[in-house]
Amino acid sequence: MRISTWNVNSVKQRVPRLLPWLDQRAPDVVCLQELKLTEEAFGELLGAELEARGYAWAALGEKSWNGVAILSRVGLEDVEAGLAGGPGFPHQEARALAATCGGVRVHSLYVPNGRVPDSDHYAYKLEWLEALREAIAKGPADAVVCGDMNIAPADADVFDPAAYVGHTHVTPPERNALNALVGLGLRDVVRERWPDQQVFTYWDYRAGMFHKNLGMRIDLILATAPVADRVRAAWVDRQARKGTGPSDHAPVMVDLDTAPDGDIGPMIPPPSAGAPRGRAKLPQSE
DNA sequence: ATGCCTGAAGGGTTCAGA
Repeated sequence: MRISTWNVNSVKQRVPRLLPWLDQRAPDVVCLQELKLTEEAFGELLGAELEARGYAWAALGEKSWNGVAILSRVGLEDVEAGLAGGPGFPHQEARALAATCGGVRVHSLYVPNGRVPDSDHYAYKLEWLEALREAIAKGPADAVVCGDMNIAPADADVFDPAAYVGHTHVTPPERNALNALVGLGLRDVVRERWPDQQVFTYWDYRAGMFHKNLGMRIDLILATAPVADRVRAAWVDRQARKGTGPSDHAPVMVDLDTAPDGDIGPMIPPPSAGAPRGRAKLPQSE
């Protein structure tokens, strides 16, 4: 089972990249963030395209900002929108969505940015992370916490730690909040796979940051032990950050082996005969 | 120059992102 997470920075703008990527990478489960539209608009925009590819989907959106979704072709059950008891700014934003896919509880998350340390938004970020920890603590033993965490777990996860001193994403309270979540027994499967390599998932659009590989690793897949033990590959799909019209984030990908009991979830019928089947090409520039 | 791109809202520019 292939699980991925991708902050698409406006799904409407990203359709020309998202659909070919689905065809080429063939993920079984996709967590999306920063839809920047309502779930109704998401359905109008992509529902038919997703269903033609065999994906069930759930979305939690709002106009203009935020928005998360889960796509799955290995079942999509017990969908839960939002964080129970979580804070708002001031209203509860569209930042959390969970569903059970192929026997795994999947969370698609867009953690608040924080903006400036010690700001109201920063306090909101920390409160939100605590509410997330409480929600995950209640969850089943087989779970993945996927998304844009807006925290670089360690100095190795930013291109220049000195440049980030005093900025969000690297402050001790943010990292402590992430560690409290990880302390529930989650494992950062990409870092486990690439313990010493420089791995980034986000590069600023400006100043050729991607081309110079000056980025951050803030998009994570955290897995409980039973799921982490099944990981056979974990990587960042940098190809999706190249070319024309990319998001500023790249997808994070994990391949899981079959569960020990061999049950990867309900059988899903294949796409209907008339559905698009092509393997569109990603842009080949750079 | 220190918000260098990009996206969204909605109004002729501003905010947000990380």
